[in-house]
Amino acid sequence: MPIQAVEPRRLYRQIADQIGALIENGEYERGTRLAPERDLAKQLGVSRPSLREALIALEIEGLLEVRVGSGIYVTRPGERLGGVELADASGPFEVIGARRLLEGECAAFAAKAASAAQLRAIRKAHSGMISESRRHHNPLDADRMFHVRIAEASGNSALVLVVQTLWDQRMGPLFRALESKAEYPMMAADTVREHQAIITAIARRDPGGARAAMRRHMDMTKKRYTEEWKVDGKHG
Amino acid sequence: MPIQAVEPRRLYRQIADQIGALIENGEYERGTRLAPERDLAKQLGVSRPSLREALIALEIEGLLEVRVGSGIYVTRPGERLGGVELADASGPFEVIGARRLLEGECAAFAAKAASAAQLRAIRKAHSGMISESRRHHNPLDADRMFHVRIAEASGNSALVLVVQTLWDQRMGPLFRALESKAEYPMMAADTVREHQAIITAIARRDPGGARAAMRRHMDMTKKRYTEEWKVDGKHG
DNA sequence: TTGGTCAAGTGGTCAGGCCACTTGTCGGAC
DNA sequence: GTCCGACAAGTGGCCTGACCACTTGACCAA
Repeated sequence: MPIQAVEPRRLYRQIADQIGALIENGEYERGTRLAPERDLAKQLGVSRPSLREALIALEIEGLLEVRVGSGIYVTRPGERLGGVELADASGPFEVIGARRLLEGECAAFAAKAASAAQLRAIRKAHSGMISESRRHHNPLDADRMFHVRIAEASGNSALVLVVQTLWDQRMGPLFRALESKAEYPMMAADTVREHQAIITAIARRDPGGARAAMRRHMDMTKKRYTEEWKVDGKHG
Repeated sequence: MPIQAVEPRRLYRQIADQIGALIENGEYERGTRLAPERDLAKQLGVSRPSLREALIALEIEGLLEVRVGSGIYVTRPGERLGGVELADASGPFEVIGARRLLEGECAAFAAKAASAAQLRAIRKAHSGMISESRRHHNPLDADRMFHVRIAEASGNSALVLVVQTLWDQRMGPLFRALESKAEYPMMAADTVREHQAIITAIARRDPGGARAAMRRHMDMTKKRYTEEWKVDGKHG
């Protein structure tokens, strides 16, 4: 059994998960009013500040709505009932698969519609990534920006949102385990080359080429992950 | 100037927005440690509990990481620098456009890979929507579940995440204005018919047909929004 | 050099309190 | 009888002050 990092879950997280589970399991319907904060805190055996932190977490996650002077209301109903269970956190390969589909189209749209300023922004992000990796910094931030800029150039802000959401899945535990040992300088060189191909296709106003270049980039990323995975397996 | 609903922003939101803006604007680099909670609270002129609520909000939004006994660290860098500005909230038509692309592929994958249980879950969500609208309830929850179930059947949990994210954009202000006047019973009948076509194609194991049916559904939804928009314009 | 100890700094949590807002009720004015 | 304004109870918003647990780095001894 591999040794795992112990991570003491903070109280507000435990409370939020508990209440969240109740909602997701359909214990409360949409619009239901929960007990007052004071009572809820007493029932859970925690202080009101801790409960409030949990409520804020659930509010941001979109499950609850807090109305001053009135109460706490459920805004989103559960959806666990009758569903086939699925892992909560998306695995690296699933994310890559989704990005291949999505960002391929983003690149195609960008090739069709990018303004001169947007093209400049893409190029700037790209050169930022080059200089970061030359300085042996972690180029991940610049990498993220490159992809976001392309999504922006597609002209559809919903696509930008989705690209960000998927990228930020990298913060999950599986990704972290995978990327902690990555050899950035070497990987970055390949990544930069693939990015360059995408930019060229977009600048050439070649939607099909841009799509293909983006998909190739995702395929190569997947391959790099696979190799990392294997190496990791040997070591551990 | 139209009269707007005054909505007193809660303190933690104001604080979170302020700190969030600092990060987004690139004032802090990734990994920077912020001032201790006590000092930060004093600087902002608020109490520590309020500041803590803001920090939790920013933590959930992925901008910060709080390490016990150590401090508060920036995890995501800003990206406003050099970008071409874009509306924050995605408009209804942008969301529909993104969903057309994405969920079309989800439906195609589902037609290829759905298990018997997953197909059952899709059908159950669909019949749930029918009964809801018959009882003149708002069928939106059941509608959401239908689309989520199809994404689940695609076998890629990252796609599920994305479908949920896009759907939940409906909670934004523009959508709300659009949907508040919608005639549910009438719209629901069309929606149910289009959903039925999607289910049929998936059950037939016809990826192309499923994709086309889903895209048709999105096109029709867009059309319904357009009409709603016009009606709304006339009234207002 | 290595390892342990200790103290300062920092986040985690709690208790109790006061204020502002919402909501429903009740009584008076018409 | 109807309407409307005042009042009070309930509820969330926010604050103060305190104590505990953990991290971190410095210092000391083997």
